[in-house]
Parts: sequence; structure tokens; C-alpha cells
Amino acid sequence: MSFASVVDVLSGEIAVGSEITVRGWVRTRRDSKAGISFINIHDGSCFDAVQAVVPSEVDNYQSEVVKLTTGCSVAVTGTVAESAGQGQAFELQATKVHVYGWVEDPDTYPMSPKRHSMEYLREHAHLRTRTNVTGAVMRVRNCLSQALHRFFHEQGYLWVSTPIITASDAEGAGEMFRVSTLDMMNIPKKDNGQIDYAQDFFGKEAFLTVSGQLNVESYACSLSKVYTFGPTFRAENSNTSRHLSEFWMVEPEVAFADLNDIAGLAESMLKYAFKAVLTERADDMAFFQQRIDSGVIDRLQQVIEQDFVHMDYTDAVEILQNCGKKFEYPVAWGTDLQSEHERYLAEVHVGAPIILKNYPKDIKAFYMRQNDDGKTVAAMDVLAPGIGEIIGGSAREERLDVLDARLDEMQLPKEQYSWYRDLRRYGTVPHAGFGLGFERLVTYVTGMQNIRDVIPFPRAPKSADF
RNA sequence: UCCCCAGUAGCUCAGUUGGUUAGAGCGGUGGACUGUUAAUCCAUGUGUCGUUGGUUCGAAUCCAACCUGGGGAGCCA
Repeated sequence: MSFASVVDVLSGEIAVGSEITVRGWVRTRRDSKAGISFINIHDGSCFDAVQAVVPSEVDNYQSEVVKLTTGCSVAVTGTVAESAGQGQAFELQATKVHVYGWVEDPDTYPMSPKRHSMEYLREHAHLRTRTNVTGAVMRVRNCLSQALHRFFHEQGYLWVSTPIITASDAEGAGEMFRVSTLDMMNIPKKDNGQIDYAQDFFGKEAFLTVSGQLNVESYACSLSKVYTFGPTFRAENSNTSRHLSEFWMVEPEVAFADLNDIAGLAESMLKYAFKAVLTERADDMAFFQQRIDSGVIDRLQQVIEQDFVHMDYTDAVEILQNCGKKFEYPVAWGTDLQSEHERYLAEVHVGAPIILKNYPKDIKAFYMRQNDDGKTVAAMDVLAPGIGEIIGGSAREERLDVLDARLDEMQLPKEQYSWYRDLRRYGTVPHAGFGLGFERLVTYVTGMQNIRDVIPFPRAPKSADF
């Protein structure tokens, strides 16, 4: 007798007639007065639960088996058999049922076998892991994560773990969380009344990172092809279905690459990940298609088959101005595109992900490489229908004189970027990279509406429970 | 942070032009039936009506503030 996962039983990997033990949680129990009970057991190894057929001859049938409710944890021993009923190819003919843990009060067990709203599940984030939807999301999330690592590994990229704590408050990508061990009730002050950060843990102000990009550029300028994949923090007071205070980001950075190179990288990376999900998590994707978003599989299939549409910002502005649609905000060259504009381009004009390139320099970050026209920078955004920006990237300014001029123009302190400038002083090379919001990718792939439902324990303004 | 909406049973919601005893479905429980599978059928219980304050003879209902959640916007990934 050996232990087996539900997936091993249902996939037919275990020979009919084998005696095994399956361990997991009860999803439903149905009794037949003919003297048997059907118990569906899930263990997270796949979407479906395995059906255990328990005859009344089992020792604890009356005392325990018929009292099992949704959520109880059990080990069921029996033989694998071809199912006599509809709905599954294989099942478990039980000879022994061991109960690990009961559900205190079935009436108030939060994950009762009925439809729950996503908001309700979020408020029970420690138990929503038992549900179909959260299980499916987490398996797809894992699949995407593994696929991305595999993709970069196969392409010869090194995974570089950039620091989560940073002393630079000038990364320029948003509000940051402070990291400090100072006693908040007794903050040390300098003579001039300002806080004396010299007494803090790092001897200076420290924060949680908003991006690994600047750090990983240093590794790209020596190891050539690198990427980061780790948590990122934004203290923005963003209350939307596509923002988190703590999220994961994938940031490849490539030496000797230009904007078109990384646009191509983004495209092949996404296609690789989508293919992996469709082949490896067909069971979960079928569920999303059926219950969450009826177009989700076709959409991924189309993205895989079609070439991404590339468009210059300047051309996009022209299309928006001439499309005849009335927007709440006017479209003008030099201003950032609004959500409604991005949505029109991705959802109506193209109907698929679109790569927008070469934005006006004044609305983009200091490190983006200036184009020869003097007006634009080599930046790109990948916009996905329904979500908006899923990837943002650029060629990096590798010319020290141009970078310095830009720092001056934006009144950024050069001292704080001394090590970043060194990369341009010593053997500089053209390089480029982008950042992929991992949870936004999971949202797109699953068809889920809210980003808070595709990360195990979401952190957002006024929300850090569990 | 701004705009809009919501908060009533374990869950999803209905109700209320202010007035005695607060409603349904699902879930739970008990039973019937059945190789069942979101089973079906019968029976059955459940409520500080988000919090605090105000108006009133009387508030779950009207008003105010606050809290929480949702949708949209901004910021971005």
C-alpha cells in the first residue's frame, strides 16, 4: 500500500487493482441507502476531485463516514477501479477511511458547497485555498511561473536576485515603503530638527524596492542576458482591480539589445507561457472558460498564433484622433494615453495585445534612450485587452553625456546615481529591458476580474490581513 | 486620493412612502429515495437589519460622520 495524489488516480497512471491511500479534503459526500457513500476528495494536485466509494462494511461507516462534511480532512485507502458511474474514468473502492480532522460546525464552515462571491472568498483568504477557483488560479500561476523561468533558462538567461531593500529613494517609479528599525515613539533628531537616519539600521534612509531594474542593469552589463523575478512594492494609494501594494515582477535586461529586440523577446516570452498553460493546465483552463470567462482559451490561442501588432505612439495618437469615437479625455501628442485610449487600441482597434513604441520623452523615465528625433524615447508598452499595461520597457540610455543631460533636465541628483553612471563610464553598451507585472499576466491568462484573486494573500491599501 | 454604488440570516439577495410578530433561495440539520456526482423530494432552525451620533411619540427605514466592500478614474506593472 502506498500514498497517491488525486491526479495519479484520475490520470490512469496507477494500474487498476492497485491498493493505495489518497489523502485530502472532502468536497462533498453523497449517501446511497443501498449501503454506500460517495466521497469526493481533493488534494490540489489537479482540478478534479477523486470519488471514493465507501461501502457500509467499513468499520467506522456509521460512526464517522456518514458524518463527514465539506472540509473534513481524510485518508482513504482502497483499490483503484474503473468507475461504474458517469463523470469519471477512475475511482477508489474504499476499504478504510481515516479522519484527520473534523469541521467544527458545518453550518458556519465558511467554504460551504455553494457559490460564493469573490469578495467573500477574499475575506476568507486562508480558506479560499480549498475552493475550485483559487486552486485553479494557483496551479495556473505556478505553471506560468515555471514556464517563464524555463523560457529564460532555455534562452541562456541568468536569474539574478536583486535586493528587496534599497537605499536609493530615487528609483522614480512611485511611492515607497520605508524600512526602519527606529523607535517610532522616540525618533532620534539632528540639531536642526530633522530625523537622524544615521542612527537607523542601515545608517541612512532605506525602502522596499519598486523595481529591480537599475540593479539588474549592472548584471546585464557583464553577464549579458539576465532577468529578475521577485516581489516589488509600491506604496501608492491605488484602489483598483489591477493594482497591488506587493506584487511580483519579471524584468529581463539584455546587453547589446535595442527596443525591437526586447519587443520580440516580450512576444516570444508571452507565447511560450501561454502555450505552457494551455497544454499543462488544460483542466484548470477548461474551468475558467466555463465559469469565469467564456472567451479565455480562444483568446490565448489567438495570441499564440498571431504576430503582435507594433505601433508607434505617434501613429496611435493619429488613429485615436481620427477613429470617430468620442473620448472623455482628448488625445494630443505629448500627453500620456488615458485608460480609455489604451483600451480602444487593444480592445477595439486591434482586438489583441498591442506593442506601443517610441513615446514622447517628457512623459517617460530618465533612463530611457533618446531617439534621434530629439522628441521621443525608445520605450514600449504591451497593452492587453481588458487589463491595459501588462509590460513596460525601454532601451536604456547608454551614452553618459545624454544621460547626464537628462538627469539635469529632470533635476535629479547625479550623486545618487553615481554607480548607475559608472556603468556608462566603464565599457558602456547599448542595452534594453522590460518589466512584466506577473499578477497582471495571471489575471489575463485566467480571465479573472480582480488582481487580488490571483495572488495568495493580497496586500493593498488598508488591506494586509492574514 | 477623487466620483458613483452597496452593507438585512452561515452565504446571495428581496423588503422598508418611519408604526405591532423581518422574507426567499442556497447552505446546514433530520428524513425519503437513488452507482450517486452543483443529485432530487419532504421537513426544519436562524437575525445587536455595518458603527456612532442626530431628528422623531416611535428608526432597519430619514439625516450626518465614520468604517468596510465593489465599480470607475488617477498613479503604474
